[in-house]
Amino acid sequence: MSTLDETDVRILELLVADARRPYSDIAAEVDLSPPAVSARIDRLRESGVIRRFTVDLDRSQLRAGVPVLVTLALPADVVSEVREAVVAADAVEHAFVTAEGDVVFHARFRADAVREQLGRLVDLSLVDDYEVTVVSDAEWTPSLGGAEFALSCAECGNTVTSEGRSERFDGEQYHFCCPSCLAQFRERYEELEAGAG
Amino acid sequence: MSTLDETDVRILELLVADARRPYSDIAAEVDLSPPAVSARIDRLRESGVIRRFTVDLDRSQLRAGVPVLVTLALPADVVSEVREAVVAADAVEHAFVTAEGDVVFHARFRADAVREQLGRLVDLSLVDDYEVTVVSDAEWTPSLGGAEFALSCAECGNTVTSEGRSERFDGEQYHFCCPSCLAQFRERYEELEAGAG
DNA sequence: AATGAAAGGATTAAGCC
DNA sequence: GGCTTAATCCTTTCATT
Repeated sequence: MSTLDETDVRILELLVADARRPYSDIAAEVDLSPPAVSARIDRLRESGVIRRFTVDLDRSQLRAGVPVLVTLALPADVVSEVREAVVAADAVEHAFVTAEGDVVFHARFRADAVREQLGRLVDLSLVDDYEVTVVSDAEWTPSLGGAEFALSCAECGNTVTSEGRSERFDGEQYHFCCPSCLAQFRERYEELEAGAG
Repeated sequence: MSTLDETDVRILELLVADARRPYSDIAAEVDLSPPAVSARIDRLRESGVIRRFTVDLDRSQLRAGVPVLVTLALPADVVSEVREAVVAADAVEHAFVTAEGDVVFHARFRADAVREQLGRLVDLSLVDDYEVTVVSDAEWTPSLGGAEFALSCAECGNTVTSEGRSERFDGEQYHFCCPSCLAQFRERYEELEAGAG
């Protein structure tokens, strides 16, 4: 397991705050040379920790439509198909799949054609039930407090060392400091999944 | 209101895809010089359309906990207070307020303390009802909504939809939500011109 | 908004621990 | 392996038109 050190975490924090900050600036902050920072950032990109450099936009100023939150209740066999369609849609900004198999997404629709646009995005005949609510406020909060940023055990919160284990649950990677935390997490996760609600 | 033209929108799309892309690259894409691109981006930042340059991180590799989607049903008088608390919380990544006054947020909680962490984040005595579901997949897909990009009516400020009209006055393109706004704008524009000339 | 010159960053390559 | 320094190359900014 390639674990992030303190310097990686500080670099990430600086990039979250301003992704166009010069590498030479960052280098000065973390007491490294610019090439060393560049190499670390390359590694963070390759390992997938950094997905992309992007901009956070105030979409309310773009007036691209009404922001809505849509919940789709779906039969299990169409979840991934619907998820794909939703994620691919231009109007969709965030999409979540819950453990129950609901697909929840945040999108912008034209006020005069919400229903029509939804229908174009998803085959509504596949959907058991759906709900659309207008969102009056949406915020993305990428800034984080330092301690929470380190690679920590999903079960107990301790720092994960090279002795740690990783395992994938529902397509997502989790990290654990020891095998017993992994075992306990697995048990609890399955409980949570079964009894959600 | 200074309205965004097509070039601004294309610049934004390019930045959303890669915020560290050289301005000279962007300039070539939109047929402008690098200084012109730089000036436009400065304007977009000052006007608040661009909130910040940042990185999209795969937080599953960084932070302890299970991703959950929480819906809080709230009395109207505590919505903004709860919203503040939720947005300020470290574990919260996205927060939405619906028109009904529900607060919906996406966060990461440690598996052994979901209820406890929720309780520390929100005063549950204020909450009418709440629901926590495990999220098995979350994706952020920033886009500008493709061709339906947002323009506001130069006359009334409303969103310009496909029913809208555009017209050039003195070499500059203006957009209108409806023919009557266009007519009114033209009348006023000509008055203004006559008075000046 | 373009141009060209000057300043400022990023990246490469070679060498060190 | 990961770091540094120095040189090169590229990008951005500024003054001018």
